[in-house]
Amino acid sequence: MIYVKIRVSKFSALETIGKTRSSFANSHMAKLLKVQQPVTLIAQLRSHCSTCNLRELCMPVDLSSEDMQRINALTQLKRGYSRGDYLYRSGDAFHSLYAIRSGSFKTQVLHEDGREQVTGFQMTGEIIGMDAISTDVHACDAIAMESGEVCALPFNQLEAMSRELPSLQRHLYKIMSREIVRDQGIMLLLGSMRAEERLAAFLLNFSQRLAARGFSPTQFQLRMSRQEIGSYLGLKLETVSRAFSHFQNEGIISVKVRSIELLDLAKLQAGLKCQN
Amino acid sequence: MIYVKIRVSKFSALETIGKTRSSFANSHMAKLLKVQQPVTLIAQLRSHCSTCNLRELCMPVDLSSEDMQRINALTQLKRGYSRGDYLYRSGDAFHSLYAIRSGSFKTQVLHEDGREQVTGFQMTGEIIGMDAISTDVHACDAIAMESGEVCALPFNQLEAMSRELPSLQRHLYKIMSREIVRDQGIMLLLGSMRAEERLAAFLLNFSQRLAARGFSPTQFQLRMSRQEIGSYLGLKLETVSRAFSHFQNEGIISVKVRSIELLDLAKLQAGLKCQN
DNA sequence: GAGCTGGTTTGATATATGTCAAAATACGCG
DNA sequence: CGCGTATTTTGACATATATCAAACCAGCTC
Repeated sequence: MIYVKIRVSKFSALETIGKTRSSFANSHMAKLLKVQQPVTLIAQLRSHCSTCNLRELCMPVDLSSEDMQRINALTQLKRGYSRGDYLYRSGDAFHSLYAIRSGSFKTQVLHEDGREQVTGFQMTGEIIGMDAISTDVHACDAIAMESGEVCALPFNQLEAMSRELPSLQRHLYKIMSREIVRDQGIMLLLGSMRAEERLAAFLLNFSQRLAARGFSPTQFQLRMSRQEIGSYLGLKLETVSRAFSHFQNEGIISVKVRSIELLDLAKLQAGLKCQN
Repeated sequence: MIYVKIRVSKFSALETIGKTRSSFANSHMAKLLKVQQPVTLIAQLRSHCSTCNLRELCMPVDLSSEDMQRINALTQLKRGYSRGDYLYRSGDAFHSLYAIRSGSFKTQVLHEDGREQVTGFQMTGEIIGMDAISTDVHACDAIAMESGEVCALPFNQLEAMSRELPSLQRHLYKIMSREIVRDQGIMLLLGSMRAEERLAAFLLNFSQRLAARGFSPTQFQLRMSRQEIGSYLGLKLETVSRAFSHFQNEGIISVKVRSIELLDLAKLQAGLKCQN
């Protein structure tokens, strides 16, 4: 049953989101291409990163405007996607890292027998695809949870540029290291926390990341199902649902299916320390 | 109780293994320093990496001998350590990555409440410390499981050199990516495997890594306790012990406390796919 | 609005793993 | 070698989470 939905086609990452890209082309891109002069077009495309309000999150901040131009040049490959699109699949050849401009993704690894493990939920400003650098083949799937846009950053160009721009090189090392630290945190969660602690940790982490992006840290909409949360936390969906209900009964959070309000952050945090 | 042994002192990584280093200085290093001419000394130290029989594992292989010399220069910081030594502790300032020349380590993250999670067992030829790059502070502890030697690779020098040596830069990206993939595998294990599957996966992984180093893949000594294995696999030590006993009763492995013999690799592997 | 469909909640029960305890075995030291 | 300590094994029992099942609910199509 689970098997069926996996890898129904062998499209590469590029082809997978081709549909969406062409629909995108009909709007913004097309306007640029047809209405304006080539020179203006290039200038507009190039101004991309330097005007992107997320750039602190995905790219180094201390570049000269000249160096910034060079990075801009990399990111002409902007692509739209919609819910359910694969950005890449496990086994796909590696070309690019992806900076999420808007929207959100989940990444998952598959076991031969069909079991799947969600390894992360990524949101705006985060970079994904670094798993593929080691073997030049993607080691997991990245699937859109809602529609949005990514910048494709061709890795061989990033690599070459990072030799000349020390701060870019350092930035790449840092985001990879950050990913390693993040993964260690999840191991701690999966290896030594109980169900409700896991959910509390998940909610708090989500809340922090929203706050970092200027959204309310206490009221938000989850983009993922109970099943996906369960997979991420190493629990079954029923257990996740029960934990939500329990937190609600305790007055710690308010749950309306996927609309969450955190009412008592202190108690949520406390739940992480002593397992009542 | 667990608290007591943690962070009894605030020694930096350098100081932590200071004792062992000075005892080392009394032997090999001292001989070099006192008996030989400076020029010869430097030559000997510099020949380190190029003659190290592990270099495929920790450093790129396609360097010219000239470039190799430059990497050698980095690795003068060879240090001995013995069982129980901390190579670094969570919170220590970051200076170096460490290449394990001989011996083995475990890395662990600590939760405020004292719970600890072993995040990996590292052996000869592996590089550790990459968690610290993102914040310039180590995010986990690295503790020796037996005596051996490491090369300290000062990261600011590695970073600078990697700008001039593309293959070194690429290598660093790759080993960090490899770590990310490895961690994802552990998440899969912790999030969706049952106790015996986890142990089977652990044993097979251990076996493969020994084989890659020229040791017997079917007969080996574990360097870690049941408790440490349990922490790594997200299980209690009793569960680990029972799983060992069960495998032994099935004739899949032979267990004499920490001496393990894998008798039926196929069955071990099968255990990973269908949970009997 | 009726009827589907897929996701969510809740309940009853099963089971894998944890907990507690004791015996067995290995290990270090005088 | 024998003693004391730490680790491992094994057993009996407890419990957190999984499983199975049904009811509920939201969103979508017709």
